[in-house]
Amino acid sequence: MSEPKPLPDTRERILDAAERLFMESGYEGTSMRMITGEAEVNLAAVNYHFGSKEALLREVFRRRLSWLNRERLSALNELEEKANGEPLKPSAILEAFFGTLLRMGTDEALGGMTFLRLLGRTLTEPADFIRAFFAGEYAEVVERYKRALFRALPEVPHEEIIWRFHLMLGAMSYAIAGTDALQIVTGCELDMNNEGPDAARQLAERVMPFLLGGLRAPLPPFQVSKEQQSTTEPTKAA
Amino acid sequence: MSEPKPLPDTRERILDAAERLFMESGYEGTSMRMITGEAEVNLAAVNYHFGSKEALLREVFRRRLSWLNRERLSALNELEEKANGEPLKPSAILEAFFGTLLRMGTDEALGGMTFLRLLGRTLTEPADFIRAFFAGEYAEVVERYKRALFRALPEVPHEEIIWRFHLMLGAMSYAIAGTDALQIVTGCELDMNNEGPDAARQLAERVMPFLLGGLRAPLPPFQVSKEQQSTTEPTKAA
DNA sequence: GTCTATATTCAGATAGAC
DNA sequence: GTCTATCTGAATATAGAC
Repeated sequence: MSEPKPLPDTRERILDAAERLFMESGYEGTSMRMITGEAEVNLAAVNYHFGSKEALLREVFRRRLSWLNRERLSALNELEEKANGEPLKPSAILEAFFGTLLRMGTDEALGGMTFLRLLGRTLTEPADFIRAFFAGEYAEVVERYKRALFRALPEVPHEEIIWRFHLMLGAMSYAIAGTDALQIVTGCELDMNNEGPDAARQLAERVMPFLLGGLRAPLPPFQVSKEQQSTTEPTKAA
Repeated sequence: MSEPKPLPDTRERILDAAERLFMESGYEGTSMRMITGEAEVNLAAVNYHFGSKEALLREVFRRRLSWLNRERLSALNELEEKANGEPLKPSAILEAFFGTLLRMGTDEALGGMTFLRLLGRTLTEPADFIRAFFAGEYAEVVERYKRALFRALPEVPHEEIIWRFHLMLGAMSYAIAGTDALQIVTGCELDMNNEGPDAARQLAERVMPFLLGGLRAPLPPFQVSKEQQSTTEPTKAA
């Protein structure tokens, strides 16, 4: 992590190969032999460098998520400093949270679209250790953004905001994971045949308006507590 | 399939156990021995009745999806008959497509929440044969609903509609799959600790407004072709 | 750090008696 | 249709030479 090695050494090659193969075949569907074969290293090297397949998966994500978490927190900090104690605009919060994520897709040094898709897919892996790992990795950042959304949408019940946060995460995950998965289901190719940075930019332009529209949708009628809420007027929010 | 057996026989017990275990642990994470153990049948029974583990998975889904496909088509047919050639309202289309799905969650005979969650999770499984299977199962219904959405939103480019269809599927999949998965990520329990029909009803009330809000969100500016589109006014649609 | 060789476990599938 | 017993292959992991 802090050693001054400049070369694409064994350790790094294993991480790169694992990242790509976990993305393509999932955790259970990828064997150590596939990984060491693609990385052109010896089978025993994985256990020597990482200890186990589980630990390898964790390291694949830690390598990328440490940057993402740091960046998401600093983007939010910056917004809040500029706001001088005022609530933030929901669109700015989404831009900070999801825009930061999508920027990873445009930068190969941060994992590019490969990592973006891996992340989208792995969030639905049922293995217990994976869910526990993500819970720990996401906890702080999600808590901060949740609080920002509570303040930004004071008239919306907290539970509803959490639900919509879930739904936005789900839509985004599918968008980034599904470049071929869901396109098969819907039988359409769209225009995302490219792997590079363009894919991530198109993604942002397509997805962000959808998320914002969902977040600001009118509340279901049974939710209204104090005053009657119109069902055609979105909850006001910039 | 058409034999008049009234009993919960071996075949059915296997399907029920596989449905629950595939939901809980995923396809690769579930072994035949786990399935036959839970179903309390002999290990060899699976291959006798279904031929292979892959064929078992397909049968688990065919048992439920044949109903879902039929129901979705007839709901759409009914709407179009009543509309007399006029375009449908987007909300009615979503209600037919996703409402039909969510109704499965309220009826244990149709699989209940167990099948709903299984479906949400399996759509992201990377195995090739699973993706190919879903492509075939969904093709006709998705094509029909896509056309209905094209007619319902004539001013929106087809490509954009397909994208938003994707995003709605993604959000819905997470919503139904994530009763414990994503709740761990966000660290919130919500109120979906119940397994029964109530969960599906709550789901509908929470998710449908979100989906509709996303579907009708303003188009990204670069999309506008003929006249300038306001960025704060949703594309008009009932 | 890297390799060969291997230990151990568990997977899906099947043969053949009943 | 159901069972026992087993085949065959592949998985993760490790011991120990270099």
